[in-house]
Amino acid sequence: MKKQRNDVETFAQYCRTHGLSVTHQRLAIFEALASSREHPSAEQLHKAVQRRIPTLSLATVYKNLEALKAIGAVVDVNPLHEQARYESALPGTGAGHPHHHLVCTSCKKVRDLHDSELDRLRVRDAQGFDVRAVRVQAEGLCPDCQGRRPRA
Amino acid sequence: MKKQRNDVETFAQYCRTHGLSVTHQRLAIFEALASSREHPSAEQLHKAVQRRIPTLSLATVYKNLEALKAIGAVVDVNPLHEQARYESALPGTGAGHPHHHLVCTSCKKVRDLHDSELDRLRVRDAQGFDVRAVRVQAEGLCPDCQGRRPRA
DNA sequence: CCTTTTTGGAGAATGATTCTCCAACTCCAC
DNA sequence: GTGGAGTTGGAGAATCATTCTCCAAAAAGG
Repeated sequence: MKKQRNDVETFAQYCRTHGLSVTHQRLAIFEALASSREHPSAEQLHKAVQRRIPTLSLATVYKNLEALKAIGAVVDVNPLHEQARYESALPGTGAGHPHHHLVCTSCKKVRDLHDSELDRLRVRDAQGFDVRAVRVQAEGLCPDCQGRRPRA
Repeated sequence: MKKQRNDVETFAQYCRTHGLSVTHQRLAIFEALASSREHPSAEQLHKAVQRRIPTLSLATVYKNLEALKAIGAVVDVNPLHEQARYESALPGTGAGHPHHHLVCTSCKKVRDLHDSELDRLRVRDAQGFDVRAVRVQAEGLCPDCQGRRPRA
């Protein structure tokens, strides 16, 4: 498929432009990610790529995902995955009624966001999912982090 | 404050109704959570409660949060915090342009959700945040998980 | 090709979370 | 308010995801 080859070249170019070498491990990891509809974890990618490169180590997968995130070729789906974060669900406290979140991508602070307009959202193409809740997550820099350098 | 005492009773009732004993550790953990605007992590709660109960162990905090989640008194802000999940950000692949996610709360599957209406969302009360992205996360059960028992 | 720089692999280290085991505590019926 | 059954808490080990260290191998750029 010419399309495939083209994507590979695009990726290789992108890496070189951003100062990363293009190794076949890195390429294979990216291809596995780009061709998946699954939003895979590092471990799933590791398993997938091992079919082609049996010696690939899991640490290499992590190192590459980190490097590719740094140049913007990859993003992680979830800015809050390092630690579990909780809220009360009893009436009158915290998540007593549906609400949304403001998340600081730098310091990971989370604030509640109340907006009746957002509460009215409905999902059209639910792809067979039985949707129980629709939550909006607005990501950006909190007031405390805006003055500081972008990466923290 | 009568309000405070009232909340305590509500919580105690809720626990008993759902078959959990009401220990002062459990109560203190819930109070710390309900009175926080921070969406704290287990470790933050542990630190906060230790001011009142210096011998409280971190494992106890986790056990209680788990128990309270099981009866619905607590929710975690993020259904995807166990493992990092990635997607490609290069044009034509994955996150090439803004989109949203369907998340299965049971098997943690993630599907892309494309909806131009959702893309138009704006946040009103940003509370000083410099909002860079607004993503919608629709949570529910995927087709594969709907037939099975609710808890997995 | 040859040198410089970046990368990969192996396994140890780290951080978050869970489990095990036993003593202490809550609950509920008297 | 007492007693016993069942639940919970604490300490530390165990587990899981992720990161780091160190050296050999591979890529970049002449």
